[in-house]
Amino acid sequence: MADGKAGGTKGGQALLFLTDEQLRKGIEAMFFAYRGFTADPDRILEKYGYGRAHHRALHFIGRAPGTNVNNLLGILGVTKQSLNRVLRTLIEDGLVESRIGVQDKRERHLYLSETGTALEAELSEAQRARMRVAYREAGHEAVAGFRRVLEAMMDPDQAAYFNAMTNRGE
Amino acid sequence: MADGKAGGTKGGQALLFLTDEQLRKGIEAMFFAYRGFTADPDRILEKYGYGRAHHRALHFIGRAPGTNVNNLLGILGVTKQSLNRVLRTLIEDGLVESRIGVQDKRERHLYLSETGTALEAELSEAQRARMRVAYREAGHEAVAGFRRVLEAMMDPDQAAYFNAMTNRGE
DNA sequence: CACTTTAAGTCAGCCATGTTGACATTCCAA
DNA sequence: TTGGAATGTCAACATGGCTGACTTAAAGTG
Repeated sequence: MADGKAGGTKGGQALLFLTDEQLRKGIEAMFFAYRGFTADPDRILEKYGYGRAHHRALHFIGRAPGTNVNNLLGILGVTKQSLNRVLRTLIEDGLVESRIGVQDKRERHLYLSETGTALEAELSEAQRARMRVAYREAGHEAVAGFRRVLEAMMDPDQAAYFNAMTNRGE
Repeated sequence: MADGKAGGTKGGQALLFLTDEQLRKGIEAMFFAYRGFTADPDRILEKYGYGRAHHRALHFIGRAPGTNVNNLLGILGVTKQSLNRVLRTLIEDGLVESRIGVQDKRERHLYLSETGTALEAELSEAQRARMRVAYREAGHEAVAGFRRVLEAMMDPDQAAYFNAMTNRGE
């Protein structure tokens, strides 16, 4: 492990010899890329006085309309107090609607309002635009590889949420 | 842009048709993967009472020993006040050494001490281990694609730092 | 030499977002 | 009917961003 080399096989793939240096470059690539990844939404959010936490909530509510708070907590991996603070401002500002559950009245089902949908779309389009450019520059096969590595990097329970995410369209 | 499809060519690659849904999955993959990416170091840092900001400083000082504060500010993209707070504790705790420049005595050159090197190694190994597993699971070609997409996702000035990073070993 | 600029550090204060812990309310389900 | 789950809320605190103002020392420049 400490000798700077590692080999392995999987599914008939050729042996992979990875130096610590190659791994480090991957780590740094993640660091710098994630900054680029969040830069555009951050600029938009600033205009409205929101932060990344608001973006995440808007994204996943938009993604799974009618989701309840507990489910959102699992996806976002924060405490309910943290999420609640964000959710409260979004509801107060009329971006998110919280509807009491029909079957289970303890649950609140979350939906984006018209303005919430609009902001989510603005944020999402900015982020998709960057992703689109990166995908085009990198090419078709690179995209598949990108996704495979990212999935393998997730914690298993996180990956479960990821795969449970609406798979329509793919 | 809003019709959910986008095509493009680059360097003789086949046309890429990307639905908004595919782009969204990429966005979510980044979100979940980055969480996995930081999870192991975060657990280690907690033991020592440090945060992610300390990790980043340790990483890049270890990466470019003798770097000065200004350079580090550019890499990390934070204010000097933010960096200074982190750096001060690392110096007080004896993990980082700050040496006055020889040619330019205004500059401070930063080095990891023995204990600093040890902690950096512990953090780095944890992160490399996850990267190694992900790389092996995804396979050789996936790794190349992963790196290509990440590079294309960076802001240009960030990419410059990334490429200027010591390229030894690759 | 005098002046300006640069590198670094510091202080004070603000904000966003994470955490714990304690507690109230509602209400399903055994 | 009672226990526990889901939700919401309050208080308090930590981390790590930020701005603005200011100092010190050294380097560069007319």
